[in-house]
Amino acid sequence: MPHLPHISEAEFEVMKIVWRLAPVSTNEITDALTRTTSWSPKTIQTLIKRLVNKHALSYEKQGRMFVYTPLIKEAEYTSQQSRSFLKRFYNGNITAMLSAYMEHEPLSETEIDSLRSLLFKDSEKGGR
Amino acid sequence: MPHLPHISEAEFEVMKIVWRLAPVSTNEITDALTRTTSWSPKTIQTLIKRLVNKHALSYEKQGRMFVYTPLIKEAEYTSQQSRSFLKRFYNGNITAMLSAYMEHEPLSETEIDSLRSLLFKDSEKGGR
DNA sequence: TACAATTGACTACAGATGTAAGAATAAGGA
DNA sequence: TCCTTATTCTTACATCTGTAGTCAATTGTA
Repeated sequence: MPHLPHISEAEFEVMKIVWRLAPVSTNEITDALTRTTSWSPKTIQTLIKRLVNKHALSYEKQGRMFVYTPLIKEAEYTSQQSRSFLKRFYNGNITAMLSAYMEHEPLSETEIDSLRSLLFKDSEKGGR
Repeated sequence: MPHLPHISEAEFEVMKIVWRLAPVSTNEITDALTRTTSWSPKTIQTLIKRLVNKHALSYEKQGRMFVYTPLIKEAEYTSQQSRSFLKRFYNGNITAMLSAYMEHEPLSETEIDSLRSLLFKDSEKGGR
């Protein structure tokens, strides 16, 4: 696969909306984001445009307006970001991250349970 | 505490050296980084300067040269970055991150073991 | 003491990013 | 058909980042 484009923080907020609502029009994106951010519609418009230029979004003319669809998968992007984050901050070691995290804010019972079941499931089916 | 300054990716590489070697001179930083990166000493010098401006590093004149010390703690910075990363990509839910991670690359036995012991330790001392 | 070399200060510059305003265009209504 | 208005396209601009080069000062050396 071609390497994913670099998406800035603000652009990423747009991507999240598109992933959730695609195919989605400019207006719908704008509405969603003006509710959660303080950006002007013009700003949002610019972000969308830049994402199109980066080939992160594609669009289709639908009458007078555009309807956008993501060109990159959320899971793929997230996973790539996670790996790069882990590498930078924890030497690629997710155990180290969890351990540091727990020192700061201990996990709830629910979280511990779901983590345990993750681990057991994995080892039972012979994880490695 | 005052909120931590924003540190760019390249600047962060400098911080990692300083955290490891502080108090450390410009030359030592430069040596360390020319071994692991392709940056010119001038570039490294600029990054150091910017970190000083951002109050991420302080320095002391030692004869003709400068010796740097971090003004922010590595653990604190890392933990802040982790929280912000988790929030952006996993809604703050570290369990979700681990789960997604495992789907992509399963953990080694060693990792599973150390995670389990983390979890048990936590629940035994009455984690909440 | 004058000079070369070391080290820090200042300047540079293109591309990315946050944040938008103004110009152009097309479509639907009068 | 012409105009108003919704929507897109173009332009703007300050700041941050990556990536250095040049100028200036200080210091050890000849």
